[in-house]
Amino acid sequence: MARTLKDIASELNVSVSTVSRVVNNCDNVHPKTRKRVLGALKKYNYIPNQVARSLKKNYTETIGIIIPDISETFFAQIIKGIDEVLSNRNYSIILMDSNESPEKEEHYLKLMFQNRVDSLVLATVSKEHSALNMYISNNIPVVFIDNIPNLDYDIDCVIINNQKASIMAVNHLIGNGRKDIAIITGNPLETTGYERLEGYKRALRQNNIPVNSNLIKYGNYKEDTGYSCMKELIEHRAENPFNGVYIISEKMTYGAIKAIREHGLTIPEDIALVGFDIHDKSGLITPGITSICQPENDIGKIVAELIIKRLKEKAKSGKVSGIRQRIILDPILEVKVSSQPE
Amino acid sequence: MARTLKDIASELNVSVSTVSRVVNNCDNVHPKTRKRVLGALKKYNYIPNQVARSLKKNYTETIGIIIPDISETFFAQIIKGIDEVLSNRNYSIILMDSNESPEKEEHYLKLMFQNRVDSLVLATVSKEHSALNMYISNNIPVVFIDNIPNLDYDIDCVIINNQKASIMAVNHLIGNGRKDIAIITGNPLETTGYERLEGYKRALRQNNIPVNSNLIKYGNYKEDTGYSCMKELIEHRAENPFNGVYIISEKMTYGAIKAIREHGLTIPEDIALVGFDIHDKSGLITPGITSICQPENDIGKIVAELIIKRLKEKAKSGKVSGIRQRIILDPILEVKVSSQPE
DNA sequence: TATCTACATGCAAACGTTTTCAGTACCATA
DNA sequence: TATGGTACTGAAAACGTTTGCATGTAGATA
Repeated sequence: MARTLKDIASELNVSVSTVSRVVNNCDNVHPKTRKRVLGALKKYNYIPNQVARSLKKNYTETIGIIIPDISETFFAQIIKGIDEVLSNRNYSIILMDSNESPEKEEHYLKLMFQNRVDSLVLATVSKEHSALNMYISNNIPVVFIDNIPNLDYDIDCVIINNQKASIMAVNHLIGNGRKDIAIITGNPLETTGYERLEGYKRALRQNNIPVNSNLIKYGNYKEDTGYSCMKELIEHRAENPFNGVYIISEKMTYGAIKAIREHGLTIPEDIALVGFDIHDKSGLITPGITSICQPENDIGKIVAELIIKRLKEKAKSGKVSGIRQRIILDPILEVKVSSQPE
Repeated sequence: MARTLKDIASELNVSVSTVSRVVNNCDNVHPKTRKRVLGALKKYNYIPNQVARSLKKNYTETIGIIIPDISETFFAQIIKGIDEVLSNRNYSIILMDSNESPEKEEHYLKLMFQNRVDSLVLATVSKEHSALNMYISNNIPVVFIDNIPNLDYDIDCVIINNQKASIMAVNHLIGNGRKDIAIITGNPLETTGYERLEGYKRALRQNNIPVNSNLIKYGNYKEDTGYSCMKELIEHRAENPFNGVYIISEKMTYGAIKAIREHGLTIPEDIALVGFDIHDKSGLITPGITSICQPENDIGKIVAELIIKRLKEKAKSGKVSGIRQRIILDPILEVKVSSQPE
């Protein structure tokens, strides 16, 4: 089985260049020659060696994705969106799952660079982003999703309007007659956690409801902290009563519901609840959970388009030029039963 | 910013070979030289070019994974398992999502080969596997998961004992007092669908219950067919009564539950139900769904270990030798409420 | 001191492509 | 027939590594 251009070339007594030109559909090769070569390519089932090609052309047609947890539907759907757009253009995706670990993330940043990905999509879990310097200084476009780090240079990112998400959630609860609304949020030092908390406060103020700091609990996005935060809230219910709660991550929402049930309280009668990123298309969870949702598929597609744009720029001018973009999408409020009036 | 071995070498007035030897930790380089080189590598933050390395060494330290749907927890968890093992060894994963399309799968098989992955993990959705020939004839180890194709040569695969899974499910229902048990299965021309159906029949026979072909429905693993199959079953309930059902995929289980609810029937009182691959760690679905579960994380790890083994063989003898393995794991029955006695 | 060994280093080829450059052959035009 | 242009082809360098081989040098031994 012939494997390389050289094999095909010597088989046909033509030069490697000619075969290469046929493979790449260049002009200036005689129709007759082209036909012969195409025949041989098919006969030997030739498939080009992308590794050699990449070395020569100085790009790999590969993009890297580093995310904290592929088993979260949110990230899986984003990847599907990216894949949809990129696979048509023969790009391949190298995927790494940092498992919420900053150390692993840093290791993967190096490994991705070593693989010379053309571009990187990053949902960071780290506070420290010096490893990104090699991407920046080598003109490799980076796109952030989900969480934006605090950097002193501009970056591309595709996120949702987190303040707006909270405002929608809180206004919805207020509209359904709840005034005492608790929040379980994330780390306020990260943009995601910060913005969602800010939106919550803004919505309360706009409705002339005082912000009660005892009703603000900080978790880490994972299920157990959702559980413990809700437990605390319930146990101090006498001093700090509340009849609505807004939880800013999928897993924390699950934990919180568990805690509410364990305390024998009912949703929405005792506590009206709005969650985040709840995917229950088949309506199996009862009561149905009202939730802020993100347009994952759109995010993925937009990320892919942005990357393509950046790579085109780079191909043209040699640099990633253009002003970096913060693309901010609108969240969606999916209303179900968990937030209904008493 | 120096980028290549050459840059570092000329900076220090040593040869490229010497720098390469330091990078790769070879012996026979003078401690003093090594120190100088290490200093420069650090100073310039050198990261080797995997593309060039791959071309020379004829392997890429890359493995390909093609699956039908990354948003299914089952596949996501397998990938996490593979990643856990492989990332320690500096392997990278190239992921492609065939989106249940045989055409896309075939395209991806070519693209993966073009990328010269060292090994391939495939959850196939196709009946046609000629595209695999290039892997076989080029000695690239392939591991099947989830579904085994009918090939005339031996293949490596890691799956669960599907007959046993069905036997566990059906015996459980019988033990809980159900005798008239329906099944919603997959395409019996695929091993997965076939084996799960066979197990169902065997379990009934072992319990001296006649197999009623009117209680066997064939879906395609997706939600809507679960729904329609269950609807059919319910509508012919007068002629073919049943009080238990076993459904062999996650999404079909959801669809079936939806249909049962729409008909005003209750689980488990009217119909006791055992599903498949239901991941509801937080117990949000009520009633809790009894389900056959697969040890995804183990599957992933075993797949990774198998690949490593094959690649070692290949490195030694130049061929993927050794007898191909069918590694068959035990399914797990997670008992919750949906299958309880009346 | 002469010889031998072991260590340290560099040279150059090779991996499979792409692409520039130069060259050849052919055809049309004047 | 001479001239010019066009269409086609091939040689060779380059991409950034690894590695076999040759070479050189230093220390040890006789």
